[in-house]
Amino acid sequence: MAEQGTESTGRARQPRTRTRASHSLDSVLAGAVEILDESGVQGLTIRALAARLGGGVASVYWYVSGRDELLDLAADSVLGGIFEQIADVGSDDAIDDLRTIAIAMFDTIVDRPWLGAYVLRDTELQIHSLQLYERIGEEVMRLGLTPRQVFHATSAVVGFVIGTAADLGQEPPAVVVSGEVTREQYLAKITGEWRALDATAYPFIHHIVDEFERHSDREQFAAGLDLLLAGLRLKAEAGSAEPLG
Amino acid sequence: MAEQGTESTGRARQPRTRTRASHSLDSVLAGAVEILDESGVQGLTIRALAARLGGGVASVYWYVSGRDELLDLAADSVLGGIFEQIADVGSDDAIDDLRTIAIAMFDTIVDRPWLGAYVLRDTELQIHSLQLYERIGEEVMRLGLTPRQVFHATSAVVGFVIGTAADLGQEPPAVVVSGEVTREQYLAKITGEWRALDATAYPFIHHIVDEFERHSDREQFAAGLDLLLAGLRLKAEAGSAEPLG
DNA sequence: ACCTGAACACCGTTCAAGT
DNA sequence: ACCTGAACACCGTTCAAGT
Repeated sequence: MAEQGTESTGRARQPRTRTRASHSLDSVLAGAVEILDESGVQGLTIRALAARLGGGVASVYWYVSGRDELLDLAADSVLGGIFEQIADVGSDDAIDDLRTIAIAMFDTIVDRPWLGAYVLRDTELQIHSLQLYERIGEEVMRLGLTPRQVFHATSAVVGFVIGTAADLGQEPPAVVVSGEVTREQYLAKITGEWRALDATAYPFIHHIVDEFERHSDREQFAAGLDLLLAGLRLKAEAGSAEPLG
Repeated sequence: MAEQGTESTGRARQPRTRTRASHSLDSVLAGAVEILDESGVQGLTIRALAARLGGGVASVYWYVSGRDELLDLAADSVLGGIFEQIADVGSDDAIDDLRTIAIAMFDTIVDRPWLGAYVLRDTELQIHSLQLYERIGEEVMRLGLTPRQVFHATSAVVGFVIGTAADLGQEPPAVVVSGEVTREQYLAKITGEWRALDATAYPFIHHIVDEFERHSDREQFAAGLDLLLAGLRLKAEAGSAEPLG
C-alpha cells in the first residue's frame, strides 16, 4: 500500500543520518483511521498521528489543513469501502436495493462510533460521501416520483442511516472499550436503572425494558428502516397511480 | 449584557476584597447554553464559562464532573424546554400526536447545531431525554403493537428526529455565523459545485439540485418524518387486523 | 459547603530552517 | 516539494488553600 518512491536508485544506500520520514495523503488518512478505531476521536491528536507515521508534527499539515479536515477526510475514506460491498447491488426492486445499500452503510458506520459525526459534512472535500448520496438517489429515482419527492426521500434514508448509526454506535460513557462482556454490563446497568423507575410515571420504559435488554442494534436499525421504506413504497405506488402527486 | 451584581450597595464602595462568586447548577448550565448558542461546542471552554459566571475556573467542577458532563447536562436542560410546547398534545390519533412531538423536537434541536451530539447519551444523567423518550413511547403504545414493535418504532422515530436534526443543523464549515445571506451563499456554493459535476456520472445530483437550492430544512424533515409515520401506520393497521403480528 | 489561583500536563497550529 | 523541531497560545483538570 505504501511504496516509498524516494530512493528509486536501486542501490540500498546506508541511511547514515535517519532517513527523513515520507508520507502521502493515503498513509496519513490510514494512520488516522487506525488511531480513531483504537482510541476514538479524543485519541486522534496530531502528535499521536505524527508519532505513528514516524515523523514530525508539522508534516501532517502538508496534507491536511488541520485536524477538522483530517477527521472529515478520514471519515470519507472509510465510507469509500462501502462501494466494494454494494458493487453487485441491482435487482429489479429499487426498494430492495435501497435496503441493501442502507444496511451496508449502517454496518460500516456502527462499529466506528467516531464516523457518524463527520460524514457528509462537506461534499467538496468528501467525494465518497457525495458518491454514496448519488448512489442512493439513483435507486430512489427508479420509483417514478417528482424531483422534490426524490430529494426528500433520499435525504430521509441517508439521514436515518447516519443518524441512527451514529446514535447506536455511541460509546458507553466510560473509558471501557469493546468486549462482549462490556456490552452486557452496560445494558445491565441501564436496565437496572430503568427497572428502578416508578412504573406509573414510566409505563413505556417498563413496557420495553425486557426488549431493550436483549436487543440487537442491527435488528433495531433494520426494523426502523423497514418502516421508512414501507412508507416510501406506499408513496411510490400512489405516485405511479397518479403521476404528478 | 453583563451586569456585575457584586456592587449592589448603591454607594460605590471600594470592593476591598472582591465578593466571592456564587453559582448553582442551573446558572452553570444556563451559562453553558448561552456560550454554546453563541459560539458552538468549540467555544465552550471551562475558562470562558467561569469568566461569564464571574468566578474562578475550578468552581465549575463543584457542579459537574468535567466538560463532558457539562455538555450532556446542558443539552438535556435545553431538551426540557420541549415539554411546555407539547403540554397540550393529546388528540385521538396517536400518529398525529407523534408528528407534533417530533416536529417540536426538531425545531428545538435544529437551530442548536451543538445539541444533537449530546442528547440521549446517558439516561441516568439526562432526565429530560429519558422523559422525552418515554413520552414518545407512550404515543406509540397506543397503536396496539407488541412490546418489541413498540421498542423498534419508538427508537426509529427518536433516531430519525435526532439524526436528521443534527445532520441538518450542522454549521457551514467556515467560521461564518447565521444570517440569511450566509445560508444563501452557502447553498449557492454547494449547488455551484454540484452543477459543475459530470451529468453522466451524477444524474441524481443534477436531478435534485434545483430542489436542494430552494429547500427548507423543516419541510425536508417533515417529508421524511411522514414517510416513516406512514410506514408505522401501515404496520399498526396490519397489527390490529392480526393482533400478534 | 463552596470558591480561588496557580500549577501541571497536555494540545493544535505556525514558522524559520533544513533537505 | 516535503519534512523538522522548537515555540506559541491555548486548553481541561487538579490541588492546597481560603472562607
